[in-house]
Amino acid sequence: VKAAAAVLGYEPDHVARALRTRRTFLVGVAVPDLVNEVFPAIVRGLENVLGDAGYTVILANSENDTDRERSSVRAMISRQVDGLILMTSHLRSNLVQELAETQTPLVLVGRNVDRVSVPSVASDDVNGVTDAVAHLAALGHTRIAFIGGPLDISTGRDRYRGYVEGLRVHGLDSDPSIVAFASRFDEHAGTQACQELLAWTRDFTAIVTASDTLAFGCYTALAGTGLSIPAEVSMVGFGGWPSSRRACPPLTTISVPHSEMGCIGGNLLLAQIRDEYERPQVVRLKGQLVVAGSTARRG
Amino acid sequence: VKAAAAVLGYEPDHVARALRTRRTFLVGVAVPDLVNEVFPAIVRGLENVLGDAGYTVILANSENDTDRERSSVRAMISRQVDGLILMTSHLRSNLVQELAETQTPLVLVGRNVDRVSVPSVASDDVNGVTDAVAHLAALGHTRIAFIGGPLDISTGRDRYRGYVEGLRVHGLDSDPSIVAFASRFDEHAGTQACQELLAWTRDFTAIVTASDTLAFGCYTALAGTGLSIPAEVSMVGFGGWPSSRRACPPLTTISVPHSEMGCIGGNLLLAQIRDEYERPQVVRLKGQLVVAGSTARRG
DNA sequence: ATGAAAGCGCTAACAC
DNA sequence: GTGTTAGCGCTTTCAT
Repeated sequence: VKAAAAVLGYEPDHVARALRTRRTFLVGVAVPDLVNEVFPAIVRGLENVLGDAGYTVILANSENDTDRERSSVRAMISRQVDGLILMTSHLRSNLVQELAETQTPLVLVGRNVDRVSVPSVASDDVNGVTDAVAHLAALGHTRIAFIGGPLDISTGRDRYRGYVEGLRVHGLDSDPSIVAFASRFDEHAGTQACQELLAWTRDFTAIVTASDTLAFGCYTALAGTGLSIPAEVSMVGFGGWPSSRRACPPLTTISVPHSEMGCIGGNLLLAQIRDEYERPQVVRLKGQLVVAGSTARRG
Repeated sequence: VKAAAAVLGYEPDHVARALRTRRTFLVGVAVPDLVNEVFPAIVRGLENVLGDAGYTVILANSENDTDRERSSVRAMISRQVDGLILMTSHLRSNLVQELAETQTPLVLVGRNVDRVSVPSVASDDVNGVTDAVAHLAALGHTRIAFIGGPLDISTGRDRYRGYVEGLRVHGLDSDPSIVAFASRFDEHAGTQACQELLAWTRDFTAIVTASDTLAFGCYTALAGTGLSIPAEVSMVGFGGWPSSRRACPPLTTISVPHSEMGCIGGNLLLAQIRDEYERPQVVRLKGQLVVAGSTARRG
């Protein structure tokens, strides 16, 4: 019998098996913006780990839209995914809360939420930005501006907290007139926020940003006013993607191990699926300061 | 009854439906290298179109490995996907040939194959590179080098053909000593190929490359020998991703509409699935020359 | 029209 | 051990 099966190239039907066993070996992955370099790097790590364990990844790109996020997740659940990875969550996400009440295995990657405790892996945002501020302080900067991301996302809030903490540690005044927030983590929003900042004051010698994309946006805004980097303004980003190295000037940044983040996220989900309970695990990955040409000693 | 269903938030089970109807509304997408900026942009377009039509995307990253490609596709087929999108195919891919013999709807995106006719959408590689050569010729360059990609992939072969054709059109000699090929479409391989080229000769004033990644690799190699861009060497890339604009100097390149490519690919697959036969459609998207700081008049 | 029944391909439970 | 059977939740067919 087996010989005949082998000859005919028989392969079991996943669909029928799934109907019977109630396990699809499908994992849903929701991403806010696939074109943002961060996410492909994470997805790659996830896909490796989950793929090796026999799981297949279903991908949904929410385009930073909460409604799309919700409908994608619904669709995934009606597809009976064995687990979910969310990289889209807002701090007060109702969706995450609802999912946590279900028994669906769930892991947050890259972002956390308030109120409800869910296994997650993300960068150590607070300390990363504190390190960025420390680097600038060591170079003699005292008027350090901040371009932040949305405060309703953990990466936005915690990186802002890191900035505030960094100022405090170095005894620098915190001045709301040199802080601006971008509405999204993309280049265009970064340019807008930086233009806003420049319209208020130019009384700063350095800018810390909540992401490399925002920093690139600042590059554009600064070029528009003729301010040169790093001679007049030093810049530090957050993320450390390949393109930050290629930028003009290369961007000093806090480098985050995105691929590792994906691997860990995948493993956390596998643990969840396999019912290895314990309390929900929360992993924070330390970023590393990579000094490049965008920061200089205060002139 | 309906009212009760609505109250209980009933949603039909995709798995059972799929078993009964033999349609999963799942589409498999195979990508060679998710971290290469090109592919996320295409996947985004695909996901939009297919998602709107009720299909869910299964993603597999082959990491440029033929065996992985094959096993991913097998896995997708045993998952009963309704169609496949391959961005991984080699010119003489046995896999594509086998799939074409099956009745599985199949569309190639970004790359074509020889021998077998399958619906596909890709950039117009030959004419794109011909345009790149024309731009350099118009700037007075006569010794134009070429850094190519793998010749067993359509994008590698056709962009090389475009180079040869461009030289011919402008009456320039083709000289094998100013042509080198990278083993993969990534930055590191580009650096290696360019170093090889530089070891042979420096008798050229411009380089055309088969992709932006390869061009960035050349940036590194040229910096290593102290040659400046564009004063001593002009550079043209192919692809036109966001990071080429940010590079140092910004890269003159042939910009390809990747998002549109994804949309068209998705629509081609939907047509296939819906059995709108006709002969296999092959779409070529014209690229557009975007002139930036990496090209200058011959010194 | 509305309702009952068969069956998609597999696995788990049970009988032998 | 090995063989048989029931049934996962849906759709489609057939009978009312």
